[in-house]
Amino acid sequence: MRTFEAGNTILAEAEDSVFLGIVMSGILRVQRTMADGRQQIVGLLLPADFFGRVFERTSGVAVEAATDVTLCCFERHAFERLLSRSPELEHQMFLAVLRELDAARDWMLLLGSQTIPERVASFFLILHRRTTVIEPDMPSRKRRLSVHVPISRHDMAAYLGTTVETISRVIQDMSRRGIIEIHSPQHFGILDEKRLVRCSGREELSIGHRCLADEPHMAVG
Amino acid sequence: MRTFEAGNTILAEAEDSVFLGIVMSGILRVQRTMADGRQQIVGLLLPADFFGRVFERTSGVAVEAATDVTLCCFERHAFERLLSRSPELEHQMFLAVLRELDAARDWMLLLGSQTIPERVASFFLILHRRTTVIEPDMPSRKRRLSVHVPISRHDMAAYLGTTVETISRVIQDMSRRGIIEIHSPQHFGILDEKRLVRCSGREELSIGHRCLADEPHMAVG
DNA sequence: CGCTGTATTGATGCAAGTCAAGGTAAGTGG
DNA sequence: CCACTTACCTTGACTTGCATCAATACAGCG
Repeated sequence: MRTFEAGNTILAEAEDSVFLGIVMSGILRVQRTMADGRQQIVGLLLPADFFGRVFERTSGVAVEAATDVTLCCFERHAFERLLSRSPELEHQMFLAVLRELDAARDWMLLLGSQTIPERVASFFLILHRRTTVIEPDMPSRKRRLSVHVPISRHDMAAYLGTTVETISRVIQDMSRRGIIEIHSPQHFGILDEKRLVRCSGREELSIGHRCLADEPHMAVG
Repeated sequence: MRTFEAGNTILAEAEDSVFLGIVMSGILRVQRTMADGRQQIVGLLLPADFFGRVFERTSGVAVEAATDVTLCCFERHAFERLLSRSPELEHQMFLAVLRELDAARDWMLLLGSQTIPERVASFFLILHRRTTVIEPDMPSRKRRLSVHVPISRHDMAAYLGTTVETISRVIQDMSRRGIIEIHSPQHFGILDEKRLVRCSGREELSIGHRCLADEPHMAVG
């Protein structure tokens, strides 16, 4: 069980990863960096999500703490031996990676074909969906209408493939149009869910059905 | 063993997939479509690649023939039973999906952080790398300098998250600048590989090391 | 031949990036 | 308690990369 402060690197891009594990609290970002410094976040890991690369010394992605985090860590080789001994466990890992692949492809659609406002709306809806599953102890009225964005504008931009300025403008605009309300930079209320869905460019189906929001994720970082 | 003509749908987005298999010849595109018709290709499958979704009735992606194709098909449930009986085979599938996840994330970086000219250059380099592995019978001099783009401009645009017009302009421009030469709309020569790599915005490392080009892929479509 | 689908080229407009300047809030030290 | 810093977010003015719209070129083919 280890803790990291926001901003710390858990696994570097080229580094040999010696451990892997599960997020207990906080948020991890899985990201790739280009030679000139441009960064793209390719996954966010919430509590209960798995991080780390099995069966490979290194993956091309870095895993960093987006907030203060506590992780439950295992030694990689020991975990791999466990997997070899337990086909059932490996099967479950397999299914998780398949889901993660779906999520990655969903995100490719977002990055390749959606406008920035659509991406922001999608992000809100996905976050809303995931976090309401994770925190089921809130009063249901409140829960249905509020979104907590657990990361900075900078990370949001790196995740959505845009810039902080554009993110800011889009959010303010959605608020001005009465689609959402801004309680604080990280807390929002959804005033018009129907319209938010329409803004996202997605159908009820692909948001509600199978997407990033559905299950705990594998990082395989 | 089945054949499909270019443009035919092998597996639709919402359809129950009853079979899966391996590409023998031709190219498959794995794609997602939005409500308003925008499409994003999330993967290309070359000969020897695997397509189809295991352990899931349907995935959110469609698999279509980008060219005339011949496929070696298996009945899905039979294949899944085979996997359950053979942990070793399932392990290999697992590794393949992990590689595919890496490739998807690589593509997320491309779609989220690279300019269109960079994407085109990256695509050329990746294609060059993959196809020279697949066709090792060419004279090595010729092989090192030529690229065959096996898909239409339309598919290229859908893969790179842009439009046919922009693709066309970028290619003509690279040719005018002496980086590549155009033999036919689908055949190109690489005149200045160093410069092409620089255009791609990637380092030698991430193109040569681990990326889309490395291994046969899983479609899991 | 004209027809059809695919690729190129040109002109124009807009979405979003860039650059630069505030604004706000939390933390620090005198 | 108040200046000062630092980090983050917002806002404005300007620029530009790329999409869009529209036209032309270039096959292959009935």
